[in-house]
Amino acid sequence: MVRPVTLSDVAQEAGVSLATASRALNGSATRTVGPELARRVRAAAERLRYAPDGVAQAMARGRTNAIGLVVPDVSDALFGAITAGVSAAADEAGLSVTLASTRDVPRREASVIDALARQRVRAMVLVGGPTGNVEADVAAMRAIEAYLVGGGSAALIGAAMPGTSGVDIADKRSAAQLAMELHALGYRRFVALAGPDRPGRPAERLAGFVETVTVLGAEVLAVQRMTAPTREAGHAAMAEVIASGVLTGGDAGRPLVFAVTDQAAFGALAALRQAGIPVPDQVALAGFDDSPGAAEVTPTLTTVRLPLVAAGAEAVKLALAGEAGRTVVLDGELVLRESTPPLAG
Amino acid sequence: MVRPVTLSDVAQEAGVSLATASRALNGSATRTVGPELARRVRAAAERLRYAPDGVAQAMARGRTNAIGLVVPDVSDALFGAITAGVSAAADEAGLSVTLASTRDVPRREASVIDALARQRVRAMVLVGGPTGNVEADVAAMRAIEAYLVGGGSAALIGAAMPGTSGVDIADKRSAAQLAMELHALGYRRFVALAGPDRPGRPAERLAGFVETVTVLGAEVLAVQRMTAPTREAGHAAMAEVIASGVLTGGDAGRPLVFAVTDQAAFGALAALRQAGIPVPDQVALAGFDDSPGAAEVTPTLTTVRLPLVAAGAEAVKLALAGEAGRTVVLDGELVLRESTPPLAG
DNA sequence: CTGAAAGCGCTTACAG
DNA sequence: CTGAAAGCGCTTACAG
Repeated sequence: MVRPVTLSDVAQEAGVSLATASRALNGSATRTVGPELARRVRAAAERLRYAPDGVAQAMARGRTNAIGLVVPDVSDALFGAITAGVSAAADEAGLSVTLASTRDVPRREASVIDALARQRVRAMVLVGGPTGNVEADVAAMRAIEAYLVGGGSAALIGAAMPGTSGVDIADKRSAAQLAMELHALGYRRFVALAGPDRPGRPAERLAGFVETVTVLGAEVLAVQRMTAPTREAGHAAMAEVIASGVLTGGDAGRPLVFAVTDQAAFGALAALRQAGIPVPDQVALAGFDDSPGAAEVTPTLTTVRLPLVAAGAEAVKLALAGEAGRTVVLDGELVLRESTPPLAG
Repeated sequence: MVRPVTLSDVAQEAGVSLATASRALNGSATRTVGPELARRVRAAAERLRYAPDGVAQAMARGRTNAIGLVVPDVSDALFGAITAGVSAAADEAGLSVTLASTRDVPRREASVIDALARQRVRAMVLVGGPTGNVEADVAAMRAIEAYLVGGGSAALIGAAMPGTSGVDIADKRSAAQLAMELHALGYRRFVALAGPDRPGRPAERLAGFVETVTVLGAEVLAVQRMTAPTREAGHAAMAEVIASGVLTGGDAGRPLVFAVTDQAAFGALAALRQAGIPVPDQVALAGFDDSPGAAEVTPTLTTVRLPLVAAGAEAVKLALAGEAGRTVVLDGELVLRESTPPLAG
């Protein structure tokens, strides 16, 4: 444990002033250093293995090179992908990322934002909209506002707020695209496994899918609500649909079940299997999210991949640009797999 | 955008000196402030909405409150779980985490470590051992050493290095445990889908499994090498095993295929299905990792869950403790699922 | 218990 | 082009 070498050491070693050493090493737009001195300084720095102190630089410059990222849970695959995008964009911009996880505790959100603000991060990327806990959400909004007022800038992913920009994923349009594609594959009879009847991504997906299917003149056999878009609920919902008999009634071609999340689709798949209904031979199945596992189940699951990495990267750019009020909307990407084979014409 | 309020503002507002304001707000072990003044300072801080500048504090104190985390790829589920553990442990200790991803580029490792060192992170947690790129690995080692010499402390996950502590996962022992459990379930004939013949986790798992099975007096029908422990290689390896006929020869009970990774097991499952061999009715199957998807496939996959979150948390503690030369070894956790039902008898 | 002052390691107007 | 000096916002010996 030795005393780290400072810029003063370098200046002394090179026989120049502190100012010249600083300018030679870390540049300056306005000032330039004579080639001979510059060379001497660089040589001295090399000899001494000088590395600038980032904290001191931040202090002197009045700004850090960090961007703050707030996620509800890093270990979730969705947020992991977003984090990857943020990380890539950040270090392309020469910035580091300070990660803060609320660990799905709404009350932590405001304090986490405050902490990032105190650390003077240059910009913030916030993932995940309102938690539903009004008190916590208001506190979070206040914290963001305080940060913005203090000169910070923020971008939100999957939410919106005045004074910020954001990126969002086009759930509805992507679901509509999925519906069109499935129609083109020959499917004409659909069942939807829907989320609870309230606003949110699942609702958007349902709307995009059902509206499109209807416009195309296909038939919606049933819309079965789930209490939550989980595997268990998907299983239960599918079981109810099977029991209702709507799947077996028709003669107008193979029905297709659209679940608003892959998790629900996994549950539905299990229910179908337990009922002895072969997928996709008798009933086809599609999900949404491209969760890990969608490529592993049998049959592999047709779904919509969310452009999460791109969303993270885009959010960094928006936050850095600092202009408020812009929202970038990204489309999902269709992933056609075995669970929805083309129907013979 | 207003000028942020500083401690001087608070001191002035409270009518005390800078020093007193500092001591009243951010405490001091040695100094104590009169209750009346302390109250006045706190009131002033509240009124002005003062929040200390973290950068300035770090500068003055000579150390930051950040811990640096280096991972090969944040979006990978394994590293996501580790990151979650690190994050939780960090903010339990009142520290923030600065995330750096090498994005699987070996050459980036050293530069990422240097960057973290320049930012004066208090401790570093490094995930992932040697990349195989000797030059890059040496550079990374040098960077870590430089950081340590400068007073930093680091903990490694899944690797070891003098001057650091680390946490490791007991692949071999966990695989042995898995073998014992499967034996207890009644399995006596095993096939292993092994990784390439070189040191590493897959090799440890193979060794633990095969040695235990052998000691228990069970039969190893075949050890099939894969070029890499991937889904594709697992598929190919399984196909070869099927073609070899070892699975069908016996009459001494149902064979069980152990793949050294879940990914390989997924591939094997597909190959078995294509060959018309029902799993688990005719052949049982087990993997390792508890990858996302292991709970989604049919049948759900028996595997070993890695204590990744715990590993991340443990690493933070080790790094903070600062004593070098300790390695904490964590066992995996058996996850018995449908692919390995107990055998009657 | 309280305060004036130095200092953390840089950057950057301000003068030469 | 180069340098002496102030300043970034705190903390903390050092004196009262």
